[in-house]
Amino acid sequence: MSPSNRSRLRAHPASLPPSTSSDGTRRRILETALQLFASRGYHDTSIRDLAKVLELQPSALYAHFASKEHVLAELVRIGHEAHHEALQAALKDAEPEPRQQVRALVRAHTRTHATHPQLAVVVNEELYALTPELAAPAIALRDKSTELLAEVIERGMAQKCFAPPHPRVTAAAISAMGVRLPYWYDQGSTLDVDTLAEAHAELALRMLCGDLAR
Amino acid sequence: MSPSNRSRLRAHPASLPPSTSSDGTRRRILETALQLFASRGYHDTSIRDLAKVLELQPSALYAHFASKEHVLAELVRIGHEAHHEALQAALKDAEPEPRQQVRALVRAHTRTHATHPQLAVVVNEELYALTPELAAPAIALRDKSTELLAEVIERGMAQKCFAPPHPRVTAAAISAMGVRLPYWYDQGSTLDVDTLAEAHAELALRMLCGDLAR
DNA sequence: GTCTATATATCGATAGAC
DNA sequence: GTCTATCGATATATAGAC
Repeated sequence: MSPSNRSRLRAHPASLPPSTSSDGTRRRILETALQLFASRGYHDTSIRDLAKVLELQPSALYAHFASKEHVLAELVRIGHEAHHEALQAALKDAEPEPRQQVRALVRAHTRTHATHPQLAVVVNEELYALTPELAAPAIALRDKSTELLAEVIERGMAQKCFAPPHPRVTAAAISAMGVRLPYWYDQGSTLDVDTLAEAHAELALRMLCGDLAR
Repeated sequence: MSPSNRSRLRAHPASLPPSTSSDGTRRRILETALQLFASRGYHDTSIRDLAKVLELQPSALYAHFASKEHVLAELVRIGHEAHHEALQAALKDAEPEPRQQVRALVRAHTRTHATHPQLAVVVNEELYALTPELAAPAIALRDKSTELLAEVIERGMAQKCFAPPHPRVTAAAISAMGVRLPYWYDQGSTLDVDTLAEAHAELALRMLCGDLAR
């Protein structure tokens, strides 16, 4: 571990999404790894660091995961699945009208990143540390999530309710609002998650609709 | 170095900003470190990896930098200074009217991230790897750059030409468009930097002005 | 300023007892 | 499933010749 005491994230207890099925020691390993990988990075966190926080011997971890990389892979899988399922559920519950669908997608995207910032950071910054084989399922899910937004934008443009300056650039800008959240947003501040999600939804619609009446 | 062949960035020759004063072997070290730190990460790049690409012995690097961390610190310094100077120059050349100032800031922010994607990634993802002492100057510059945008937004709101849903959230959203660029934008694609910068400027104004006439 | 050689520490992972 | 003990590889950095 490096001598730096700086952390990548404002420290919070690391939380896995409710859908996470692991329990017992396996779950403790995932939660602790999430905390350490988010704050120090995967390559700067050793098996010994993990074991020390868990009050286990390093060798005990290998009864639960085949390797350090497999711990990261599981976190990456959990994060991508929770995110994608949140987007799908939001779309399903929203009215079919494009503006309502964008609102629903952006709110879900923002809520995911605001309520699980450590998982968001690990998923986004450490994916490249996985071998292509272990990263592939996550990349596939990511592409599907990207496509959900792209399709809604296209439909809105066809219906003349969206007129973004550049569809792909605008989609990236909408996604970026959420992805950057963990680096500045402080849970428990005066700005609550609902207000934040609503502000992002409004910003997304301003980007897409521009001068068009809303 | 990890067994993964994945890279964090679409590979391009790493370029330092024109202002970089180093030359000779010192500059070659910085350019090579920039390439490796951006694609593999600081903690996954060893002194031996660096030396191998440079066709030098590992010990030769210590005639130019006191440590691996000092190489990163110099890259982080270069990146933050180039970025901040670009923002200041843009503001200086722009008309004082808030909308024109935002246009100028966003264009400069986007151009910096689009033309030096490796430097942007290293500056943003590896700053935490520095000891607080070495990171402090960069953090101070970052705060000043953030303040440049915040001030223009405040002035625009006072003049009733900006009405963002939430000033701090909107400033973060505007910044995020640029910061996320290196992860998807491909230099040399059909989307040129000027078009991209203009699209981002337009998106920023849509976020800030909303229904107000432009 | 680059080399050869190496000091010293830590890494991920395994063997085998219980 | 956790322990003790350790293997073999690799890490950053230094010493001293040229």
